[in-house]
Amino acid sequence: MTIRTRFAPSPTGLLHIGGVRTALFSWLYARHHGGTFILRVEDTDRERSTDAAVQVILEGMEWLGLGHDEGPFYQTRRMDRYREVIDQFLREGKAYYCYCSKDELEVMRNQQFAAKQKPRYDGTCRHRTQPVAGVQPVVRFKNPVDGTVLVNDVVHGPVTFANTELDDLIIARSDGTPTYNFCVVVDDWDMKVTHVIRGDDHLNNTPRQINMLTALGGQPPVYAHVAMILGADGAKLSKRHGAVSVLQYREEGYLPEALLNYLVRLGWSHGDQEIFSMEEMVALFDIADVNKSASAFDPDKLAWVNQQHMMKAAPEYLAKHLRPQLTALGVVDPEEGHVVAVAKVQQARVKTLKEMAQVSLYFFQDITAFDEKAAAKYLNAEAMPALRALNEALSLVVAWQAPALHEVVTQVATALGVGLGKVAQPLRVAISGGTASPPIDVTLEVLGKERVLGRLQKAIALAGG
RNA sequence: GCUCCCAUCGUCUAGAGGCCUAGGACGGAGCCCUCUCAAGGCUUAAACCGGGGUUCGAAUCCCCGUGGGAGCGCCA
Repeated sequence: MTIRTRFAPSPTGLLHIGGVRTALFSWLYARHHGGTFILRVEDTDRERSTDAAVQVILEGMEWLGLGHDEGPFYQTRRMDRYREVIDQFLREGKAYYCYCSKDELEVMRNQQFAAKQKPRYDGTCRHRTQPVAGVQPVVRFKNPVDGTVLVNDVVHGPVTFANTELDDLIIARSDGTPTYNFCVVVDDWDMKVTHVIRGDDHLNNTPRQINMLTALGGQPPVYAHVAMILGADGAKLSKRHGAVSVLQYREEGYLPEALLNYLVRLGWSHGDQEIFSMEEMVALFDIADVNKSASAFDPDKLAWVNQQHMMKAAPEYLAKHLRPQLTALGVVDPEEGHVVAVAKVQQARVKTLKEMAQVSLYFFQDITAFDEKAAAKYLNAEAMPALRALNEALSLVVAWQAPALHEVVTQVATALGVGLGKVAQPLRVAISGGTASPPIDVTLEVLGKERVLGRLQKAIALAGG
């Protein structure tokens, strides 16, 4: 049997990291087994679904590299099929029209709640034979009244529900449109989904879905209900801590595989390993190893994981992702080789690509202002001899390479009888505008002779020379 | 309220009865390295929710609490 999994987000809100992790688990499981991964957009709620949300799903999945083999399917384009099954249920006596008004249902619910009972539809219309004039009925599924439903869940183990806890749920609204719990069942059955991996907020819906599936003549798939992701404060994920569009992470400079690596470790582990390539994730992941409890989103760890991936990445690859970050900061059309060189010298010094762009600006554009404290401390009378000597010595360098440049700087320090720091630090401020940069020799090399000398002279002028 | 789910350092987790004086990682503290910033190395503080069982032995199994979460919609 080939494994078929699906990711079925609803475009009523933006795709966030909780959804992404579910998608990742489904995708990994399918890939691990050489199966099929299906993307399906659950847009039956016309009122609340938005094109923008659909766009985020498509673009997000694309950015993350979680490619689907089938789809994307849209439930709104499958209405005829749902209608067909509803009619079939009606014909076979597995569903019935219900004429109860929303007000009546509301009263019923309130009474049951007041009586400390679970609110359930009481089945009033189950045996009704005549339509009620002037009422557009809904269609309800006839849920079994006794017995139990066993949900065999690979992460939770067996979970049993009593049918007496369930009621006859609405599968078609009075306007004829089908509802979620029903559509999922038809879709998963039609699409031959073998493993349903989804959030554990669906665990309670599962028994009624199994009942409908059984009525359809189907066999339940394997279920895997994964716990939700909490915010950093342990509270439910909200806009404040991470329920933002997944594309936000792209903007903030995270590598897709790093985000995925962080997310896969929420609920899953492989010994003490923290950093996984996509290939390793595919090779090692198993849904059965996912644990049951909810986990909190930790931005600090995400940042660390991102840095680990950046350190391992090829500079050329980093450059590709760095470019848009530079553009966002106003750098116009930088030369490719230069971007690669910058990515290479910065890749271990920052947590995100956005940060990389921010701290690398001096490689791409003129220094508009020196860091005030740095200039006061390093570009002063005391530094003048070093700056002058540097200007002179560097102007004579022909082979502008880090080793030679390192030689020059150390020689200047020796000649002046001071430590390397006394020379390198003023130079650093002069050419970068601040006190932090890659090692001085590589900074010099990447910057290029012309820019270095120009900046050095400006700094000497500023220092009052 | 009813039903279902969950429970190891602040956080992510290892742990499937003895290997646990509970391991790793992020974050924190300190030290080393060092031209700055990082990276890296070393050290350190920090947890089995509580109570009962079962067992020679329980973080691991069972029960009861407690705490958190979800569902109970003509939402998905």
